[in-house]
Amino acid sequence: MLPIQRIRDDPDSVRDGARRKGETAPIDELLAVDAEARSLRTTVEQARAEQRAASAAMRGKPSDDERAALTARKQRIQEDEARLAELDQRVDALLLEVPNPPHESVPDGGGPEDNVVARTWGDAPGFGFEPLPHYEIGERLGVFDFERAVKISGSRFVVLRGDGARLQRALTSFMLDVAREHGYSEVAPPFLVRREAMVGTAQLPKFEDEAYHADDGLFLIPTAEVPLTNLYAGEILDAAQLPMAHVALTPCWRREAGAAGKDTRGYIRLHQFEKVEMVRFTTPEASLDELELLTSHAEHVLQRLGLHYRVLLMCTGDLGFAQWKKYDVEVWAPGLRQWLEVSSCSVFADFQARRANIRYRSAPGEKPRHVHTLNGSALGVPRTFDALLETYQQEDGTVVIPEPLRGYLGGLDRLIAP
RNA sequence: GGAGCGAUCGCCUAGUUGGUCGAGGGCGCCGCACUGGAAAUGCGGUAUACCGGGUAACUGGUAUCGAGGGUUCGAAUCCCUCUCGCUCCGCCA
Repeated sequence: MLPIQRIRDDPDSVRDGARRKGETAPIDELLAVDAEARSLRTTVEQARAEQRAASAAMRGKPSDDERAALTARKQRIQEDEARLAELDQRVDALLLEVPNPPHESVPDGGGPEDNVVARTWGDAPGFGFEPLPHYEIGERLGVFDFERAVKISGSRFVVLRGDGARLQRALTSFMLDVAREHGYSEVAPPFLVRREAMVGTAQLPKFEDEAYHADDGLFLIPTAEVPLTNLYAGEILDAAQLPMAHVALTPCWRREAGAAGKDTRGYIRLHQFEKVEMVRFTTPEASLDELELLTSHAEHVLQRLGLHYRVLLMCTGDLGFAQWKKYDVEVWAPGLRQWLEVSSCSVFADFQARRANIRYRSAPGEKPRHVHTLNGSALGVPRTFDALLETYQQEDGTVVIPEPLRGYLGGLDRLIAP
């Protein structure tokens, strides 16, 4: 959320920020309601001051006629207060719907075609045969069981089996360990969160239909970003603690995955998937550099696994509602012959920190300031899994397991059909 | 799920016959004094948000004692609802 002061002072830049993202911001309505609230606030506060003074003056000696006058004014004040409360609520609600304007270093653009390739790592693997897509490899190896997943849960779910299930577990352990090497402290958070937590990271109120929720009002997390970022909601951190870095492995639940109608085949777009997520809390001065660092941490996982990838600087049109600047990391899937997004590394400036009220004190006695928040996947598990199968597939149908994962699998070096 | 107790300023805590309470004390923190320096001690300061005035230091006002609502001229103090925490019981992995 943006400070109302900024919208009052410079509504054009905020409007323009929304436009560059291809979104709209209710700026005019916001300013109108705000102006009305402000003038009414002056009236109410003045009336209240008078009422308090009069009330204090007659302390202890209540006289009936005086009291009648005060009672009458009380009525009027209460009516104005009610209206003011309503206006304030509308201002707050509108503020939550104003998107974060992009950082100036973000290229303008309307969609994927305008994203800029920042760098590419490694080379596409070559094959002496026709490489297969992961779902064919996996089905032959008994790794995926899509049919039974449908029976249990419907479409957009998958069952992993045997060494496939083990490989995924190995992969997630490996990812967590790499993050730990980079200084992230591991967290095992709740997977169900309150509404306020979802508002804090800006999944709500705008994207309510994309989330699963339980009948007691809790939401299933769409990403570990939600519990991790909200870990320090309402708190004032010490400058000495910053930057703070956490990582978590969680399942992620997303409703929208089914609606898009694309990537219907394979282990790519599911209602439930696992993801290792990194979150960083930093000072405003450091946050842009921290985005580079965070992104490098995501890349590192792919480098260690020897997977070909590229990093995209996302254009304004591909930025999310809350994002200030974002890199996507895409891994090459040689069987599918396409790039798969496995990480999205974003910096939010103080947009989330304002919503969740996360602050820090730069020195004792200083006023608290909002932190900057960042997050990025390291990595999304299914697509990394896919790239692994496709990259390391052999002509005989087996899949060689890359060296760094073997230790997690009791030395297993190859997936073989049972 | 049942019963009881509780939620006050960064932390601990005083305050519950309604007014002198935005709120006292201790700790912590900041400044000053003392010191060669430090400790100890002494003195002073030390919440946040919003509205208005001022280039600014600052200043006038309002709100905030878990959250929301009510009673009252006036509520940290009374009433209602909710949330959270603790203790005991039940249930359960």
